[in-house]
Amino acid sequence: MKKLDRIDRHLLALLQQDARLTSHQLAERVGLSPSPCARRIRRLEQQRLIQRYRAELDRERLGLGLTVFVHVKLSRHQDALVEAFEAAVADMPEVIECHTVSGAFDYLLQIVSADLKGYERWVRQLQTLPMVNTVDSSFAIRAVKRAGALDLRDARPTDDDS
Amino acid sequence: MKKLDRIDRHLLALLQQDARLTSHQLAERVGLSPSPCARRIRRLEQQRLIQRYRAELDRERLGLGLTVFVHVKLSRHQDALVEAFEAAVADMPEVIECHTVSGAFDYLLQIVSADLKGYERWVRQLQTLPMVNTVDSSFAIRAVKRAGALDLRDARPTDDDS
DNA sequence: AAAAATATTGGCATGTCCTGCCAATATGGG
DNA sequence: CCCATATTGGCAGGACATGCCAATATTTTT
Repeated sequence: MKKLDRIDRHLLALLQQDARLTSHQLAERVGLSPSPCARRIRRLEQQRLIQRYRAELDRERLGLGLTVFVHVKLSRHQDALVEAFEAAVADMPEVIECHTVSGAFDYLLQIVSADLKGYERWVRQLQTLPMVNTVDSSFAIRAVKRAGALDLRDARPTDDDS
Repeated sequence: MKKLDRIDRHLLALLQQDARLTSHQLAERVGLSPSPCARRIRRLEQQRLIQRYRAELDRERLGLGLTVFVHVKLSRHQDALVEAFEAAVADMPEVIECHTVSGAFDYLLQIVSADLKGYERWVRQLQTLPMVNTVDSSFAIRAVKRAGALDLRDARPTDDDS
């Protein structure tokens, strides 16, 4: 798989900030003409270094101002229960993000809801899952930095084209 | 400020998943013709319910497979020190996200780097900040759900047009 | 170092899509 | 029931993306 040169990195960085830039605008920023620019972007898409394009919404303005970070610990870790838990979580639209993590807890989740009432409804729902042991909520008070772009300085593509 | 009807919500939901859908494609999915569709989207942008459009990159394929959640506690909380900390964090490209949170710690950060070596460099840098007291790292082992779309069922726009 | 093979570039033609306008329709208030 | 307002659907003009080509740059081979 081809390595990323300076221009590829530059394109990725620009598109992370604004996916609506035209080939022409990108071209003048990276010092190339529009057509090779478009072709490089298409290649980055085919290599799936660019996963997708998405619209980012404003939680505050949408009245979804409550973000909560939730640490979850399971009581039993049999494969079937773990999978059931993860499937349940993946299906809950309030769950924006969920990772298994090292440390005292098994999972760290990010939840977004309109208010505490909505959040409580979700926690209740979560606690009906029998394999859930501990639920530890940490409320986000203020976002210092949100959805930052990836730092591409150390990025180099893996040749995993699966 | 106008309330969101069923179609607005539908458009936002679709654009959260794929910002490249054309007005025509959106139109047939929401059951409208392209022009009112485009106009509604423009209004959503002007109201800044849509914040921006961005390309989402694949961390794994870019060789940036290490995600770490870091809890930070400050030792002193004078305004100047808090601001200095937040400014430093906002300037660090490895920091993808940073929130002040309730609970035993002051901040929760998400860090992305290529490997443990890169992560260590960042932690060292963080710990040079004099107001930093505790740094608690929790490594992401696997993403169960990443960058989920917002759940718009309870969304209603605030009339904050600042 | 020269020559060939390969990859990349820049420009152009075509087709698609977005934008701004219009008349027609639907919605809501008096 | 009628009028005022908002929203819709379609069309014309312009911007943009896509696919192609010859020209240039880069790399490999001999």
